[in-house]
Amino acid sequence: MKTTKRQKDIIDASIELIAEKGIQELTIKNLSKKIGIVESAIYRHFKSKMDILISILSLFRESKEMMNKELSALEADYTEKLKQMLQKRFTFFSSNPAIAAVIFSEELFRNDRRLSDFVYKIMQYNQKVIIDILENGQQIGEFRDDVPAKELAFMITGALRLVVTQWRIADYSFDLQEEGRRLWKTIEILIQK
Amino acid sequence: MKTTKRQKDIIDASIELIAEKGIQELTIKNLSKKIGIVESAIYRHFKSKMDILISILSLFRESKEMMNKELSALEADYTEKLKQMLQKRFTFFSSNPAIAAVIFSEELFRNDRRLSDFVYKIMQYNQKVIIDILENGQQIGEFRDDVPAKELAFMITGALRLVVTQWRIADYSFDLQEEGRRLWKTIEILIQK
DNA sequence: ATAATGTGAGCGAACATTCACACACGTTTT
DNA sequence: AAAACGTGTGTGAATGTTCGCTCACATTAT
Repeated sequence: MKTTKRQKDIIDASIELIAEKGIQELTIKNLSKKIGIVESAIYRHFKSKMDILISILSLFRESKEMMNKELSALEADYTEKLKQMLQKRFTFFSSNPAIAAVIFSEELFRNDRRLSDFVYKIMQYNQKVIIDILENGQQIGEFRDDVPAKELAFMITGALRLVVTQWRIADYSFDLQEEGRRLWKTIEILIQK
Repeated sequence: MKTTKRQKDIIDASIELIAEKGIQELTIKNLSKKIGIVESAIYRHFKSKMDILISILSLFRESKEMMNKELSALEADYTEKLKQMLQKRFTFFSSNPAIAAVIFSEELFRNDRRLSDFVYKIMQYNQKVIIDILENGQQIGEFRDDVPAKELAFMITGALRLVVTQWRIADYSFDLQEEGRRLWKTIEILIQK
């Protein structure tokens, strides 16, 4: 079930649409207009609109998994690992703003279990990765252990989400990576023993 | 322009609808069904659906302002002020889950400037209040000042939002206030000098 | 009697989706 | 080589649904 060229076109166009004007602009009509075919032709390549969204999310999950493989192969201390991870995520969102729009709109998916499960799982997974790094770092005495890793992770993930969200609301008007670097500086200090 | 009894009914019903099944369920049809009148009757009391949403947000803003008046009247150190503030917000969301659904769905309002501005301003205001407390506390040496207040605020607000969001996604299945208390314990330790 | 409120029918737009049909190919059959 | 056929892709019209909203008319409250 590999994706055909046309399917890739559709996914790309979808991502562009979402990045430009938000997920609400992703309609079959807009999509077909953007590609230059008629609405019904979309259905030659995807069973439903939801399938398109799922494909986008899968794409994200894949790149997420790759990110994490690189991360665990990394020979470095946990501080460095955490830093790399956050940096990678900021870089990713920076060049894929549409994904952020999809990932962070849980509310829109409330009526569709398939989608909301998908989003929720990605969210849980991300958090778990951070918690693991933190706990490992705590155990070997690299991070402070007077606060639970779970709450720390909440603050880190929460801050990341908030920064990205504001970046989108502000129409990408500031440098997300730069803001990410600033955030990291603070996190780094806070988690130190 | 005070709100009539019927207007209050409508707002209450809206909030209930949103709390139950998310903002997507807030339609004029569902609303009228819930109240027990016919769809068109809604328009005797509100000019448009957007006006209903604006009213809900106004309600939130008012209670927010009241919260803050209480807070600044409080004779206490900044740690206590911050604690009170977070606690109040968790308590508020705990008994008004619908507001969280509205406040945290920026994506849905992207195509409506009136609404998105409203939400954005509330968000900015909240953040400013926290930053102020943090900065004041830093100046008198109550909080650590080796990290910028802005980034700290990002982490605090972000964590709050994330916890509330997960609580909603998980269908209110855990005790939000309890989780809030846990989060505070961590924040308190982190900001200490 | 007047104003406030409710009713029921309906409008226009947006939306995802379906369907019968057409055309361009490459492959297979005669 | 010509005819038949399958497959992938696109077209245009149509369907069914939902939505916010309007309007002429009726009922109720003051």
